[in-house]
Amino acid sequence: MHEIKTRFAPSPTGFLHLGGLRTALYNYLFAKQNSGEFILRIEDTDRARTVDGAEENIIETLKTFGLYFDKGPIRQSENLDRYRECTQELINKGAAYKDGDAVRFKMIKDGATVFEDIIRGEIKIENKLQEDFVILKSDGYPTYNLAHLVDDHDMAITHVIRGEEFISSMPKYAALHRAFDWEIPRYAHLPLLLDKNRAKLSKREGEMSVYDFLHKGYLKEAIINFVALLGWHPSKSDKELFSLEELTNEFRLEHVQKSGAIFDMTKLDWINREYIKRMPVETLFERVKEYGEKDQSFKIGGVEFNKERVLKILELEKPRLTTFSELPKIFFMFNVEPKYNPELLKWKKMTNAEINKSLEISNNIIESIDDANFTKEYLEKIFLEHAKEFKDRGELLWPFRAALSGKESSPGPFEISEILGKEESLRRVKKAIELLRG
RNA sequence: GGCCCCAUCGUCUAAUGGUUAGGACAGCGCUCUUUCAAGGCGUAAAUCCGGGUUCGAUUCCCGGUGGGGCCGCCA
Repeated sequence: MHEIKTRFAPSPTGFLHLGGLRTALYNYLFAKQNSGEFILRIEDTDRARTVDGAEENIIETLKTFGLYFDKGPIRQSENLDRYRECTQELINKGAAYKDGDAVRFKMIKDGATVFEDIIRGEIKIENKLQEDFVILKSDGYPTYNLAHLVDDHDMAITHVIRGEEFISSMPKYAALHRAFDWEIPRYAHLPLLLDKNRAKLSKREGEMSVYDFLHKGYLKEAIINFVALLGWHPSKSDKELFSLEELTNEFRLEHVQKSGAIFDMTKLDWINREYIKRMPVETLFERVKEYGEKDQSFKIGGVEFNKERVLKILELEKPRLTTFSELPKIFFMFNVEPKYNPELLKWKKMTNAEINKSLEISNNIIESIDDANFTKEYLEKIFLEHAKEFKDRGELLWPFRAALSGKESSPGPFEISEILGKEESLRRVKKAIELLRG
């Protein structure tokens, strides 16, 4: 039995998008779980549509996700002689003919093409529907129809896993294989990824590239996990979180869904949150640092954070963090004295006098604690003791928290206070008292 | 228009002749609580329609309908 070989063969006409990543992933998984080979081939035969930087982006993105290819990148533009040779062979055999400066393949219109798709089963298409098609363009470059097939043959690709938009062209590929007298590979046509309007995702209409998702602060683990689930799910399990390694073991090409999938951003958000929650803060810190170095907005506020402080903030914000792009705002809160409407300081129906008294008490408590004891545990202990003097804890704690954060919602006051430190906490409480006096 | 593919909660999906049609996200409610999250508990929500086949259809067949794809010297 020969080794299984798959390939991912994008055209460098734009940055890699989610659909492409999924195709690459499925090809990778299928090859790896069968101890086979995964090849990257760049189909750059359309000179007009080739985009600068696209190839680099595709390669970099695959590597980011750990989808290492065993061979490649192999560029079709560097293999032109071979396509011309094959074209000539077909002309010699009478299977192709010149049409101006181009060459067309002569489609045999009899009968039907029947093939067994790994995902969809038997598919039958009448050959008479196909026209003679161009295999070599007038600029001397081959078309996709010829080039991909020649390469798949030369590279001994055993399984072609690609989008379903190629199904209707299968008679062309079957006829070409017959003309060359080549063995036809196995095919698996993947369902399309749809946008919210149920239309095929296209990179043309400003569709988000994988790079954009990374840039928005989604974790690569979450993205790949999410994309894997768009069209596949284990049949006897409710498991939803998979590492690449687990996917390699559990993925089944035959179980891939036949219908197109619309991707739901809120599910991606959830997966990302799950990964953040499970990540040790030390790791999270490293990842945030890596991300922050690429994102200028992290510099807002201009304060150098020491590791210990950032670690505390991350620990605190983990449960409510969806993507890293939210971090600058969060850091900003700890960084810069907040501006807010004094109304914010009001808990339920407190009067200004009551709020003022509450803040004065907070002020005094903080002053009474020395730097060495300025921890959230100790703060909580002392504050809760004083809170007993109020008819509702909130009367002490809400104004305090609002003064510290300047926000409607935030983590608890003790945690914030510990991170801010005694001096800054005091400053913010005093500021609130002033603000209240108007 | 022709051909091809597809059809389970709003979304991603499980169940391949026998289940109260399962899970997850989102929604909603309750709980916890100093706010927002997180957590816990709970709730609503689907087999596109019509015919067959069968003792029995989400599942098999046929026909509709709906959605998508292809019909390029794009891939």
